[in-house]
Amino acid sequence: MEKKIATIQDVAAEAGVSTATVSRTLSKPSVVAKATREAVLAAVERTGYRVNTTASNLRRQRTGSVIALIPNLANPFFSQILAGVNSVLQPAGYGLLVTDTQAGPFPEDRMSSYLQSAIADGIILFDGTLSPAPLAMAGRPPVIMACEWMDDSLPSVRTENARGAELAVAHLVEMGHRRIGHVLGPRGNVLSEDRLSGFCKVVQENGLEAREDWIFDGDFSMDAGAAAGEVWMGLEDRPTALFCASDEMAIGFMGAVQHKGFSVPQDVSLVGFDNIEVVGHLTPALTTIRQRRTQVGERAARLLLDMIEAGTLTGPSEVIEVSLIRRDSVARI
Amino acid sequence: MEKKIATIQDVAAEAGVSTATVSRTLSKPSVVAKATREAVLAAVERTGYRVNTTASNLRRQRTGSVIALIPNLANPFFSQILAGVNSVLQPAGYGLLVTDTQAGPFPEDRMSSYLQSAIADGIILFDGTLSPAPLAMAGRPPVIMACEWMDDSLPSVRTENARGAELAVAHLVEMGHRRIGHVLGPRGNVLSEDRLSGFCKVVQENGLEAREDWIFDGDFSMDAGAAAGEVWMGLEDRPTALFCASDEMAIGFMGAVQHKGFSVPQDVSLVGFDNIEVVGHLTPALTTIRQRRTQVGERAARLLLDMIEAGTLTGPSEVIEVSLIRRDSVARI
DNA sequence: GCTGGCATTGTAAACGATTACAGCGCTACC
DNA sequence: GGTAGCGCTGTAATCGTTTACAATGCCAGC
Repeated sequence: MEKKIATIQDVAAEAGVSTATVSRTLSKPSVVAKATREAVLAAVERTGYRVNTTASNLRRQRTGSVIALIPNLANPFFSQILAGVNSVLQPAGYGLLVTDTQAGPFPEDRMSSYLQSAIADGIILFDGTLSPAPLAMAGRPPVIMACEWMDDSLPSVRTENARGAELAVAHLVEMGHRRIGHVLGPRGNVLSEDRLSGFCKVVQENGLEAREDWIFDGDFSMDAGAAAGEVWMGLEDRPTALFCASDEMAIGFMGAVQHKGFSVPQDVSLVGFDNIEVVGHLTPALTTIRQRRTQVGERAARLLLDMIEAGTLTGPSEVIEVSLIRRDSVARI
Repeated sequence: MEKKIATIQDVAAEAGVSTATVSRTLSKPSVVAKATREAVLAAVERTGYRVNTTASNLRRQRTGSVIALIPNLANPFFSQILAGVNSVLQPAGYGLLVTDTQAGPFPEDRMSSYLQSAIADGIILFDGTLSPAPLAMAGRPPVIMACEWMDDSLPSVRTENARGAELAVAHLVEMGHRRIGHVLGPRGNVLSEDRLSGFCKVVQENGLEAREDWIFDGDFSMDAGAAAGEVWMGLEDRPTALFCASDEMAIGFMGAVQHKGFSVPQDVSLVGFDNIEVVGHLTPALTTIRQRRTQVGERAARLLLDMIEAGTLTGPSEVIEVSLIRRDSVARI
């Protein structure tokens, strides 16, 4: 019954060497003599010793973890990104801390405490609504933004949002649509703005009518999509096609109008954004813009690790490509 | 430019007191005189001091975080649970570490290293496939299982899986179905087994035919559901209703048969399990068993914190209720 | 005036690892 | 034989806190 956890002292005593030698055996085996090394390893085995990460981190002035600040943990959108992040962090020996920036009372306060208390060696920020000031100022652990970004003061990984929107709308045009509407993401969100600008660009380029009442409010959620569907059904003069700023909204929209007897794509064509897994299984399968979420996570983690290892507070940004996935939610007219 | 981060020493010097007094001011303000307290707080303010969590943790023999071991981070199923976990941990001052037990080469090895290296004060285990041995043995940080569990050696939070299945099948029976099939979760998974047993129980109780070829293999994924759909379509003699062990499989199944021109629920009725958000927006909206994932996370975190604070290695288990959500994917016959 | 006790603060030893530096024994070379 | 250099190991300082214990000053009570 070895209830007590062994420390490096115990191992040293057991092996008849100093703690320095034990430590070296574990971190730089090459510098210790073969015989000693084996003795130490045997002692480690016998005592069941594991290095105490906290102590090690304190001495080495690091924490061995990276924290991801996520606006809403419950949103499945992020789980895939996190998987990407984790797949890079894990082999590199870093832990992944996650937290919800919106949950709890004082998001801004907690933010700044994350920044300064050396709780993590780096930060991946998925929330563009947090004010950048404390981030840039603090400058302690390196920070990288992913998905959303607010200015150029921080390195970021992002997807080609405007271009995705352009691809989506261009596809609708190509299929013969001239009356095209848009379901917006949340106002003020950079993603929304970019997608909107891409939408507007193609609408203008093709000399299409840009009608106020064909732009529907939204917030990326399914419920918002459903609400937009209701509004659409109430319209006198309806667009024949819609570009939804997120797949979730497209799902909500489609559900709402189908439940009332409308048919997609005969009555209305839809294009989404994200290519979340489920949309391929809908009826009709949703045409959408693929955004490689796993890759976003991987690249963000990679770039952050580079910064951490180089000891710099800034680094390169990266843009992830998007592409159009044609399925069955767009009719040719 | 105060690039250097202030330590407690700096604050002590600045305030003209000892480090002990600074520490006390921050943790037990009541024991220090008002004047000193104010002086210290002013010094803290001026220096921008934040306590170094690593050092504090080392001294206090804790880590201030809890780790969640998740079989597949990319699975959105867990994001909602994590949100629940986080909502309890955050106010309690604990951080949430997450890791993917399946990613990377040696899951079992990494597991045991998590256990012993004092990386977290507690562990929430979402993966029932990891062998329980090292867990029970190590006994260092308390462990709680959530969702899946393997034996009674560890406390757990779980949902009424068998009962959920019973509700689902009973509902189908009530709607007049006598030819009922089942799409299985992964073999060997406790959740699958439990749901299967619930299915069998109700089938027997009602004297229904239990046909081998009406039991379809699966693994909870949409693709598996789609595959089951293909098999179902290939059958000579088809069941009129199916209980799917997960919503995702129900979605996949529904998509596959609808794409081939079958109609749900006219040609086949479906009941899922989980009540993930999207299923209410499908056409038809999916009848399913609600499993309160946020609550599972909350309760698991709560119970774990209790164990951590009590310093015990074991504690009570808990079962979360399920309920039937009637929607439109079951036809009356 | 002395003593006991209280309130407050300081001293210093932990916590468990890492690592610069010094020391030791050998070999090799001149 | 002396010394330079190498390979290996030990000593001890250090990371930044927390906290048991001791010390101090002050007041009340006798």
